[in-house]
Amino acid sequence: MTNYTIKDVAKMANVSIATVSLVIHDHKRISPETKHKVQQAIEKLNYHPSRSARGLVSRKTGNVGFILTNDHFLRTEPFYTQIFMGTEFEARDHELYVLLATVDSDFGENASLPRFILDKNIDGMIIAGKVPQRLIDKMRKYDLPIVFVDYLAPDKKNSVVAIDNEEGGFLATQHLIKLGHKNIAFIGGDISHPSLNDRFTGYKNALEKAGISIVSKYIETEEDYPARANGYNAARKLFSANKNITALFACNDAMAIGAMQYLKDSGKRVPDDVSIIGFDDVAAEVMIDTPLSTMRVPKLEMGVEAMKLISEQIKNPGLINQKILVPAELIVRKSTRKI
Amino acid sequence: MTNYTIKDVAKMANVSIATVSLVIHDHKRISPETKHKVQQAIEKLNYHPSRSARGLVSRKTGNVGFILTNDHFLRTEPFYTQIFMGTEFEARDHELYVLLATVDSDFGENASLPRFILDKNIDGMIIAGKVPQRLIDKMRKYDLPIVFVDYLAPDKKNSVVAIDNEEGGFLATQHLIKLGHKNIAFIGGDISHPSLNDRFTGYKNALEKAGISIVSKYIETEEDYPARANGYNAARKLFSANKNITALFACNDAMAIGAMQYLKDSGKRVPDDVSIIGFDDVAAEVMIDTPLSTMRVPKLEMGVEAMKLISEQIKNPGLINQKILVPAELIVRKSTRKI
DNA sequence: GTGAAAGCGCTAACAT
DNA sequence: ATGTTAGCGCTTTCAC
Repeated sequence: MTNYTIKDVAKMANVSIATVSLVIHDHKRISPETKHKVQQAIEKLNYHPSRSARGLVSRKTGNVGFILTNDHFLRTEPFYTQIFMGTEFEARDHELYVLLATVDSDFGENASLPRFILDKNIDGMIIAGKVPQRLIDKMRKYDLPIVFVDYLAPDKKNSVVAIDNEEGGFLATQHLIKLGHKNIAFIGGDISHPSLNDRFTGYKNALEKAGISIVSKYIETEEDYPARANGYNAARKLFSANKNITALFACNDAMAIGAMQYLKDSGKRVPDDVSIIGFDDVAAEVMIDTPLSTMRVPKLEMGVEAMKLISEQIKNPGLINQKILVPAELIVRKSTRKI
Repeated sequence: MTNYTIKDVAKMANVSIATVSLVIHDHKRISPETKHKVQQAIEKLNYHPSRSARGLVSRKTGNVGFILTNDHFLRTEPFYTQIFMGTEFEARDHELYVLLATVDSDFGENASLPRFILDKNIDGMIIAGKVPQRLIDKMRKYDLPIVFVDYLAPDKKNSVVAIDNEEGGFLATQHLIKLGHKNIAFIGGDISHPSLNDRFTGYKNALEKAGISIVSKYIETEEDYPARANGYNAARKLFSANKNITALFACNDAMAIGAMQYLKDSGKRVPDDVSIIGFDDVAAEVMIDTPLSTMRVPKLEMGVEAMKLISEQIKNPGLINQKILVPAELIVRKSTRKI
């Protein structure tokens, strides 16, 4: 378990350290034999180049920052943790490490940036989920590559990996329509959030396309955060004021779960009395008796794509901004049924 | 936002780079005036020492690994994420960074270790929660300092930050006893897990001390994992076979929530018909109507303590193993009441 | 109390 | 196709 250096490898392979370095970087003009010899030595010694030494020369840290609000990190549903795992997974192929930092959801006037930025201990960063504009403004002052996931600053000035929320909202609503539902409600929290707003747009488009009129009484978007308790409350408002709703599209699974709980508590059965569909697919384990139909979001893949983007941008800072849209997929479980 | 080096600071302060270095490390034989001058320059330039350069000399990476199973990371309740945040928080004071890695819950015969170990990119590691023994054995081959949190390898050969689970289980059960309950059930998953087993022991001790006999029919510990679905199942077994149980101590909040759902579904009211207490305090947001009484575990603080321990051990590798026991605190909410 | 200089492990430009 | 060497930014003796 000793730590060997490039010198040890060079000695063992009877070449210079420069040659070893070239082999490591897969340089073209290295003879196959030399390459082989060196690789053998590397393997035998279990040699791993020192990241510090490399970093010193290349002026790179080999680290990528992953930033999200503590709200998002601590949410009961593991949405962003999955995305994080995707970045971490993909990071291997790029020989990068991911440093995770959370920031306060209300990033105050003089809140400080994640330490790895001030410390200059990253080469680029991935920002996951909606974060305060104030934070974004501050971060952009450091000229580090930035990639957004599941959110994009309104000026759209960075690369982003996003869900096709509008299409997803359309498909979810269409699913309910195909099951014969006409009185289809929508609940959403923080509708100013672009993702949730797009899902809402998809809902309206689907109704419109099916020739079903949009009824404002069936729409409840006043909650400020798409969490369970708010789903519960939204459902209460909705169902205590409207008796003929037969289906509900919740902007995410958390709100869908809250709504289901309300319906149960108020003596309604899902899906017998009301069909419910969510979005995100994070609730698999949560509802024991009535598994939730939902729109599956490829969370791991989103992380993977984000890591690919940031890695490219680190290598090639002049890169133009890219947008990757990933589709959401309809998953039919037990919470929706034919009317 | 340019990157200044120690030379720039030296030049600005009219001293040598050695002096700057000494000031940074708060060396005693530096005159107050020089110290001041240098600090001024550092501030003015917003100078941060290069971690790579430092690492190269000191043969340290400045990184600490945080390892847990993906099961634990992705669990619906943010228990280990809180601990992680604690380590990250405390890491600032030690100028360390935390690298998070998950391993498969069933760490197979030839599964590979977290990359930062093979890469030698950490100075020490924190292992959170129960992990496979095979993983521990493999990791110990690298002679890196190890600190456990919320688990300890059976041979107890490392430092650990643990909850006083036995005392916690005792207090939880005592709470129910004080409310007048006599027929008190216990549900647990994976009772071979030391933490859960200790909670169980606390339960038994409390009953014994109160002169209440331990009824094996009231104990359901056959589930293999302390998750909601298993709490639901355990409650079903328990309550369909026993009509006179008036209180339930669940080994953790997840199982308590599952049990509450079962009771609701089967027409029983909490706490009117059955009092329930959990453990961990991770369910604050989850139960809307009946907030769960529980034993609060200081998760953030546990992370903080773990980081302190590992930091000490990195600086002083000869350190003897330490054990830090943190108490769990009774939190009475709405799910328990006087009989 | 402060400075000069060696050297940590690596990359890359330049020689050969 | 391979080797020599300067130098990245810092810490740490050793001089003075």
